[in-house]
Amino acid sequence: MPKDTFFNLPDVKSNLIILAAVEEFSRASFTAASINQICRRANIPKGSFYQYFRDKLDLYVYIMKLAIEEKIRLFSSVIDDFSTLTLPEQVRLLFLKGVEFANRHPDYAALGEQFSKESDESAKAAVIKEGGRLSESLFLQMIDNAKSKGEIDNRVDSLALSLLLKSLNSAVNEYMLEKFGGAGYEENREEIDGFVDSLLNIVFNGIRSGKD
Amino acid sequence: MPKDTFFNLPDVKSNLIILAAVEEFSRASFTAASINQICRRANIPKGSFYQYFRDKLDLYVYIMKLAIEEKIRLFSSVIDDFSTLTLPEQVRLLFLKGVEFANRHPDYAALGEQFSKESDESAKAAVIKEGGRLSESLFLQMIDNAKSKGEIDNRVDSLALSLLLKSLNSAVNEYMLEKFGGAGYEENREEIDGFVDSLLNIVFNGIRSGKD
DNA sequence: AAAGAATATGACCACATGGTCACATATCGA
DNA sequence: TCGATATGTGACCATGTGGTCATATTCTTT
Repeated sequence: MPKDTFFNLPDVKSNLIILAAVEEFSRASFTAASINQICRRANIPKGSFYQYFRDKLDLYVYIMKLAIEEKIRLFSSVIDDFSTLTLPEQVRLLFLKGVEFANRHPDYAALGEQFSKESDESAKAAVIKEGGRLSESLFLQMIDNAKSKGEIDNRVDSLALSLLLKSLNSAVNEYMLEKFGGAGYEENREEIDGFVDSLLNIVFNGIRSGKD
Repeated sequence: MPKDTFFNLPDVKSNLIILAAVEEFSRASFTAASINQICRRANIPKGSFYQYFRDKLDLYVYIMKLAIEEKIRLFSSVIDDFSTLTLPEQVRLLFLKGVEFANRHPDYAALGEQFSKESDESAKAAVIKEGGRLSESLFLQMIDNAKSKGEIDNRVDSLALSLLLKSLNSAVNEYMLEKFGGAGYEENREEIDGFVDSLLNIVFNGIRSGKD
């Protein structure tokens, strides 16, 4: 957690620091990201930085937590409705919300993309501990829930399916980021929806217990 | 390409350098990987290193090329039989060969894993240019081929499916690496086969033109 | 106005980085 | 044996890193 000094800062200043940090941690891994760079971008001296944060990890975890909280905020409204939906509908919603998140907060999405590639184990652990797996076990829960409701075949390997959905989800995000990179979500909503649907169609048209 | 000096080295020495480099580039990104570390591990002075390689990128590209060539070597035998197989069989073979590769060359596999996370664009481009996309467009070709043979429904989005297979492939590798990490391929062959099959079962039981 | 606490600041530290270069040592052909 | 050519080698360079700290400034309280 940042020191009190940081929270006493005027919002304009602290926001600038946050922005600079988000940009830097989106650009590079935890190790490769540079405090000097962040200070330069936020227009604060190095001495001040260490007045606000204990060390690099302190800042890193804080920034990640902000992004995670934002994502949870956007997703929570959707998850409330989950109980009334079938698994394919749930997954579809999750995917689309993911795309929406990436377009509403491209900076945070890039941050998440970078985090998924992070190789500094201790930094990763610190972030996860501080609040986020979110989608880690979510898919598994959804799948088992769907099984117990008889929505999908019991013989389907839950772990395999959840792994599939997880990797697919990140693939979709990566694809969207590459194709529309930051802008054009509203304009291309139809195309995006169609793409997601065609993906899910492949996956789900074989695992329903019932036939078409 | 390494300088002549490198190729004139006795095999024991050059192999030691290669080994040290593979280890270092598996551990860290291109930027984070350290020449000093490699020299230390290979027991050669820094001056000698630059007698062998133009710079860091030169070594990086060379090491990656070695791994790619090894992978191609293992895969090429399989690809020859492709024309006689259906798409699911092809994909299954590809997945299993991938797992086999990871177990025969865990060092190279780790290298590939690291490369897929590489964020230095110019380093990435240099590697790709020097010889490898391999599986980049392979899936797309296989899919279109299967379509023209009427194996899968023409309405299936080729790009979506190839994306799915690609991300699935990396998910399998990641999962295997995590679960059996380096050893135990032969002992767990049944379990691995079963896992791959259950994944592919999910995907393919919905995209065949014919019904069960 | 004075005293005391909270902040701001940049020079500085030890260390690591990729890369160079002058010089030492082998190797080889004549 | 001598000269030339190819190799080996580590001190050195400029630059960057995360982090510290003594000092200066500002704010708050009396």
